[in-house]
Amino acid sequence: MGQDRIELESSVGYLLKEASSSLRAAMDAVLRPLDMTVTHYSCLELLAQRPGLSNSDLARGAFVTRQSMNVLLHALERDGFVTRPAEAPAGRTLPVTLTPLGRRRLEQASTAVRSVEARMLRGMTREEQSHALHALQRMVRSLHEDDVPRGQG
Amino acid sequence: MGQDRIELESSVGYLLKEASSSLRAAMDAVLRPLDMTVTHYSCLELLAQRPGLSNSDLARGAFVTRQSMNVLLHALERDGFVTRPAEAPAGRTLPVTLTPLGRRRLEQASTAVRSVEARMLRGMTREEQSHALHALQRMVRSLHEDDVPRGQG
DNA sequence: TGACCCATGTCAGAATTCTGACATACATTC
DNA sequence: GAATGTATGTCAGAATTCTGACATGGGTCA
Repeated sequence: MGQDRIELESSVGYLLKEASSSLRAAMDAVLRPLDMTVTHYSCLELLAQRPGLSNSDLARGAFVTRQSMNVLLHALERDGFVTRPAEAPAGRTLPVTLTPLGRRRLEQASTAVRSVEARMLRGMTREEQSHALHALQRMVRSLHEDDVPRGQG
Repeated sequence: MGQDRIELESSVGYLLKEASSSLRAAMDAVLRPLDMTVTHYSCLELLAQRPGLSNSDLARGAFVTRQSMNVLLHALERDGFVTRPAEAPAGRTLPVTLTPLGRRRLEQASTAVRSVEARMLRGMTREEQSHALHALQRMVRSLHEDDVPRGQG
């Protein structure tokens, strides 16, 4: 019968979704004691690697809309983890930076997240991990080709 | 000590999230003309492969809560794509089945989704695809080991 | 039989995220 | 200089999803 039907268990798309979902659940589990979510962590991690990123930059990096990132940033700012200048140094972009408190917070979270990633990757050789990495990169690239940039319109 | 920070671009976790996000966006884009979402499609696809699945089964298969799946099922039922018996044949589980209309709907969606998956996989050899598939399966398994079953508690 | 545990369907409320819209700032073009 | 296009931050409302809670059905085990 449906020979051409996508077999869910052997569909890369389905597995991608399952793996991503499992990873998110595992990360949420280890982050919960720290009172953080994956998006919290992503934002902080992004800022540690590239200080001065804007709200829109962070949104793209965390795969949410800039409106969502904006409410997150306000919470992080209120809690003293990040800072934004009152006025834009140039244009409208407000560069966000980690505070020392935010950096300490990130260190805790980073340790927890690293343990999850290590757990996910255990049982795979260095070479297998590299292959998986490149396969994922290739999929992302293929998906973005001849693709309209997403956003608000 | 200078614990090597997770380099986002070379982190399997980050790539996983990015790939999953890109795939979802691409699927949403091709499904939008059909007035469907990824969750819609997932539900229908699941039912085509295993008729009679319960609400909870579908929720697990689509990676959402059973409450979310329940509202979706009501919409699909209202639109005539699926059917549920008024009373449970056994226990409390209500088996859901596709209607002929739902099956036709799925065919359209399935064609669109297949094109996206093909686009994602283009440029990868059969062997590379197989490697990626098994890598993903392994990650999911590792993540689920010594893990509490998720749910409502 | 009865106590217990687990899974299911469902209701209600909260939290999160998204869509739509607007004004502003800069670059490009005429 | 003026018009246009793109990108940003932000406000407001809607839609979606989740968390919490409850009663029911069925299995296990004493």
